[in-house]
Amino acid sequence: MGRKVSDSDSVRRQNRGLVLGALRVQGPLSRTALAAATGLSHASITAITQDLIAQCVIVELVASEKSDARSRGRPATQLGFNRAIGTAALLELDVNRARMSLVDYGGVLVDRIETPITPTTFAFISATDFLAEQLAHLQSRNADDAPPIRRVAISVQGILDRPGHGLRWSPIAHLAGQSFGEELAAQLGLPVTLYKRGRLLAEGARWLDPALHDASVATVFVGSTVAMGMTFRGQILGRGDEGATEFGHMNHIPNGALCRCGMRGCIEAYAADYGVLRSAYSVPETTTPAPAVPAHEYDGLIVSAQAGDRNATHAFNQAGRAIGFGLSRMMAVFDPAHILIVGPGARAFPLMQAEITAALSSALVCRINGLPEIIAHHDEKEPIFQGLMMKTLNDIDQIDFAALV
Amino acid sequence: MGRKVSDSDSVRRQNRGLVLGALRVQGPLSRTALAAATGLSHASITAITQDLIAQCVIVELVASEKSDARSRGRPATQLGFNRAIGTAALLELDVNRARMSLVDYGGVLVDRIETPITPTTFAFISATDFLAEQLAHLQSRNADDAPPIRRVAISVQGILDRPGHGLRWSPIAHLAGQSFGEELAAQLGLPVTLYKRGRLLAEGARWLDPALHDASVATVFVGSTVAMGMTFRGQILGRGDEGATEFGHMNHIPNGALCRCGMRGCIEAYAADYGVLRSAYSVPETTTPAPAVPAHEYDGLIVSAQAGDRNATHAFNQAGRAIGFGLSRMMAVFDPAHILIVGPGARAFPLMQAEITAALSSALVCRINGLPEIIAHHDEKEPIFQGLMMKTLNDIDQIDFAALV
DNA sequence: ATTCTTTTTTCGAGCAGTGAAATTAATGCT
DNA sequence: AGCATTAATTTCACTGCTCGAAAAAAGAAT
Repeated sequence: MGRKVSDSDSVRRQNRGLVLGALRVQGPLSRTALAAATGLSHASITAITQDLIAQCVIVELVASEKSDARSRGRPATQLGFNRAIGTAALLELDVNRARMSLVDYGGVLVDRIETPITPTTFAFISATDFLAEQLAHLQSRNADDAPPIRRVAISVQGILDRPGHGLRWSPIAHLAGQSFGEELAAQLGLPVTLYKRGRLLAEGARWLDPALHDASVATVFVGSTVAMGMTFRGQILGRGDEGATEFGHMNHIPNGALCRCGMRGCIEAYAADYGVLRSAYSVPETTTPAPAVPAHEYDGLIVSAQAGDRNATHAFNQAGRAIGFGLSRMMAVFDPAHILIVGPGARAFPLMQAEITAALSSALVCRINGLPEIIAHHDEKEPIFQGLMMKTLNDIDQIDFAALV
Repeated sequence: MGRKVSDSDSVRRQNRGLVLGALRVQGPLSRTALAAATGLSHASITAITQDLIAQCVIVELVASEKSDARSRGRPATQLGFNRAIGTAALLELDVNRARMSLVDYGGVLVDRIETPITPTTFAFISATDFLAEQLAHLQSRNADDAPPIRRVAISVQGILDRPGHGLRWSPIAHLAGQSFGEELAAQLGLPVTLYKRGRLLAEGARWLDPALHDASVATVFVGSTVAMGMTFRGQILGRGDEGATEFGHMNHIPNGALCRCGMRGCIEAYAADYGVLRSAYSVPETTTPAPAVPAHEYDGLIVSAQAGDRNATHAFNQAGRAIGFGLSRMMAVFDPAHILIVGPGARAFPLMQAEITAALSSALVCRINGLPEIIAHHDEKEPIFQGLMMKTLNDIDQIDFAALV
């Protein structure tokens, strides 16, 4: 559609969004600070915050007595999200576990359920039923003080269908083809959104470091899969299906190693845990990949390589080469200012760095603009959960509450 | 930067931009038609068009007597751009020629100069002087009725520097390193913008077909170089440097054929005219590429291949394979709804199609979502000039005139 | 000349944002 | 305690924008 008519309503929506966005990024702020953060006049901030408070979207926070080294003048009252106005249900669907979290509007974790997933889980129960059940359990457990769930967001792996109702393909067995997003939305009467895990990495990276918030960043996840999320000047690339990056399944070598996806020569087939394991133990490249690699086995390989084991070192070199050429090819299309490597494989980054650098050096863009800065980011902060949460809360801000009259 | 405060000024700017944009896309319209096209009320259209007419941005067109099969009711007065308010200078810098066109605000070509460029042209005269001279000539030739030049836009090949003042690298000899964009801007006191040629292809494609205007499209130029422009839901990717696509220099085969850029294994080294020629005549891949290939030689090769010549056929197969794998790799990062092939190589598309399809079939994205629709578009309509012009006029609309008070 | 019909303009209302002035709520000093 | 000082908010008067409804304009049809 593109551009739309602008009127006083859209002005208000924009500016309410600005206020909520500032609070989301910077935490509780006084009205004066909000004026500074948004660029709006004090008068407008007064009007907007009055509305938002009347609608119970935000609340005045009572000053914690000690916290402030009092200065002169009228003390500022901090404004923050009204945590009790609603919650979001966040579900992370992974190859071997499902984790559903309930967070309040302020971003505080309320409750969490974790369930293992096996290759047969979705053979016996539909994804819709499985998720609905989990959600019901979570709701009943927190029935006493119950702000309503406003949105459900699901992190998935694989390729989404165009409308984002389900997956066309997924490494999680029996999940593809089910329209569980749409079904769940209909069943719950709530908006349900599916996100590619790689996309959330990008969202998570944005919130991780303020310097990255408005930059162009490619975030590469290396672990049981290889995935990528990208932001372009602070905007996430890939709404719905278009722009969905399948970095892990970019072709590295025509007719190369067999990938879990069934194709041959994908980056993932060399750089995901199973790919590294396969090369390290000299298993033929055409052997069907293991369905899951225990964490300790991958870690052990890192240790061996660090200790100088030839086979392990070679395997990580191969992985680095695959990632490096993938990045070099990506950079011919999209040239981010920062590259982040996250996931279990981030620990193996030093083992892959030389090959990555070598591959990048063969790209014209790199020769001209210099090699990009690559940072391995150990994800103790759960970038996927972080991204899922921030994206969802931000959606509630901008879609549900910025527009409300 | 991101989001900005919205106030009544920005509302007017947005809506003025909407009006100008509708005129730019649909040609002259009546006020009623403008209201329908923009979604604004009649009252607002009256106010906005009154302003624009008072500022001489648009004018009421006198009805050509015969043109309208008169119906009842008050006859509509068409509004169109005031062609006399200004002109844009559009310069296409190519490997072997420079072409400077003067177009008026209505998009009508006023005058045009074409000058050959040789590998030594910019060894003897700075690009700034060369361009300033051309421009002065063009201006003096049209001195009599002279609407002022409002913007200068230059189509270049190569890699732009970050601020867009010049080129970091270019296939045009001696051009890289000169800040001719900035120098020219300072000298003329006008905004001068440099655009990558590939980017303009995307812009041109947008205006070529209304169906593509808001779609996600990748446009591939195949000829003396290989380049790509992309739009994402109607927005051009790659402002300034980031997102600048160097598709032609994406690595196809590590350590492969020598490319004009000096790297090895670029797609261009297989799919540009010189690459095809080299394979057809079995010249070693490490031979330095010819600086320019005469059009008839490339055309002759197409004819030979069509006639079944083995070497020529093989050369185009190689080219198709390079393009196909390039597209497959691109689609792992960015998955457009349409792929356009333009340029001299579009005629050779049938010769490359089988290999392109085969390569794409090895991409997971294609297996899941089906092969993308690839259309070879013979560029009789000059998409680059078209793109340069529309982009520049649209900039005048939105930047110079939408904001004006 | 009068009666449609369609296009434009005019008018009053409603809502946003802004700067300046007023108000509020503490602190500091006497 | 009383009053000046200071900083955060709110109030107020004003401007600009869009909108819907009604009025005006400009031909065509009768």
